[in-house]
Amino acid sequence: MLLIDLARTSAAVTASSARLAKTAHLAELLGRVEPEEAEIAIAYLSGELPQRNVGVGWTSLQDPPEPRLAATATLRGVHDLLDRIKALAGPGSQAARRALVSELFGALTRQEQVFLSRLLRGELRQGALEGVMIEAVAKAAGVPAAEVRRALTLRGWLPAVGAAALGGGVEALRAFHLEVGHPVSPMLAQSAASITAAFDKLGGPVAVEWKLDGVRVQAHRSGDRVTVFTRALEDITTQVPELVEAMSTLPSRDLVLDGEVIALRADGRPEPFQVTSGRVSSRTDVPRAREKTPLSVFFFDALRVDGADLLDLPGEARHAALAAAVPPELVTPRLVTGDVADGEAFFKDVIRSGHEGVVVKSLLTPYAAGRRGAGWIKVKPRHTLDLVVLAAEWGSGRREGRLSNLHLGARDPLTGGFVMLGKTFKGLTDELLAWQTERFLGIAEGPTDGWTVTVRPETVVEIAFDGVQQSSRYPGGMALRFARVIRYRTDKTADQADTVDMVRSLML
DNA sequence: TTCCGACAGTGGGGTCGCAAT
DNA sequence: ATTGCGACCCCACTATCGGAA
Repeated sequence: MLLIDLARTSAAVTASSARLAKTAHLAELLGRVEPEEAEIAIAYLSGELPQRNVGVGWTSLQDPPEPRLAATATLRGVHDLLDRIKALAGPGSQAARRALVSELFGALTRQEQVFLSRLLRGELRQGALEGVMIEAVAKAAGVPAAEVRRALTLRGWLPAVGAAALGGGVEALRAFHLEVGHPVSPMLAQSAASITAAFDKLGGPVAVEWKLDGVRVQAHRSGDRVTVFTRALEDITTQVPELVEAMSTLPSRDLVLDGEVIALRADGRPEPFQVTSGRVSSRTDVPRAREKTPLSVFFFDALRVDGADLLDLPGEARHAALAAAVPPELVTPRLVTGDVADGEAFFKDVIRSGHEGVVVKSLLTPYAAGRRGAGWIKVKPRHTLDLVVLAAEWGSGRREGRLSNLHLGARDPLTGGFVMLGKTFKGLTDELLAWQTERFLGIAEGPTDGWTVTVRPETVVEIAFDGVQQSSRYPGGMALRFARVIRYRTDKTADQADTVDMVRSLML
């Protein structure tokens, strides 16, 4: 199959807004792809690469060579060239990579260049990724979508699952099983604003668990072999020896557990996320990193214990298996209750002990990848500040032509100026985007680089955020974590905005 | 007919490793 | 030694479609 076939299908998918029509376009293409190229086609049309990454990003794709007029590139040919690009390493590799990227793009038509460039940047923008592709695979293979989803949970990689479905139908999908050493798609949580809201969504007794601000881990053990994966299913086994040792000392030799690793201080309180993240990312001198920043692990779910697959069991049954397989100090603290007041009290305790929040879990739902089922709901406290907009950046995609990303500043009583604390584009409705575009163009003042519009600092906006973190990027040495817009405070002037001292007191 | 679950899109800050400067 | 890039960790929120109620 030719790359142009995919580029054309992608264009058709982009052009139709209805998801059923997108599905139909994708399924039509899957109906005529050769089995050997099915995996590549499914990956590309759901915004993925079979290589996962190839070391080519936004900057490397700035100046593509002149396009060809005739489309001749095959899927296999493009795939193989990307393999070669990924394999490059060592001195001179960046020049070699540039040369190969140039060779690759020089053999493509304009339409193919656009498609591949978007794919490599991770911005397909066709309104269809994995979720729509699941439906398309089901349609093309003539199998129920639920079978595809089930296999995807177990295999964690849709291109492989899709190719199997196209080749062997339901039978091939049913052949996917939990395999120790091969990661499963992790179950994710929705969020709620309060404990009450979370209880209301689930109904009946629930489990309320600590939510630790660390890194999600899925730990596998088969005999003496332990493997650890992140939420995105990256293998980080060599970076977390503490977890490998913990798994190795457990009595069960056949295990798949779900949990979180986190760096704790000597007094048991959590280090900032930055510390845990840095530790988990360290690969060059793990023993030294470990000595300086030891990791603790807390498990909260069991997917397999002693040869028994538990994914389809209710949450409580899985937790019982976990509690039987793991010593209590390795189990995430939790409370099972039907009483909202008990849940609230537990939540307050967790926050007091310095942790991020809680996850409220149904006792009944099976382990399912993605957000389906809504069996897990996270609740975190929320801070707010009234800050001043210092500048705004032009948006892209569906926000093209609108001022979108806001630069936020706190008042500095000493200088009478403002100290930038970060940016946000979140929480804005279409109506608000239109309003702020007009407003900020009206008060634009100072340097403008075609990307950022500096404005007179006189617009106050209420911002919600999760916390204040240390920053080397901003002049105040701090930045807001997960900042989002609540509303504009048109009733306030800039001299009524919150101060840097208030922000500093939150960092502690 | 209305409601709501699932998705895709739009980007945020921080860290590490690597190659180039 | 420093800088730039890519990849990945954490992520919130709105608009939209289409099936569920």
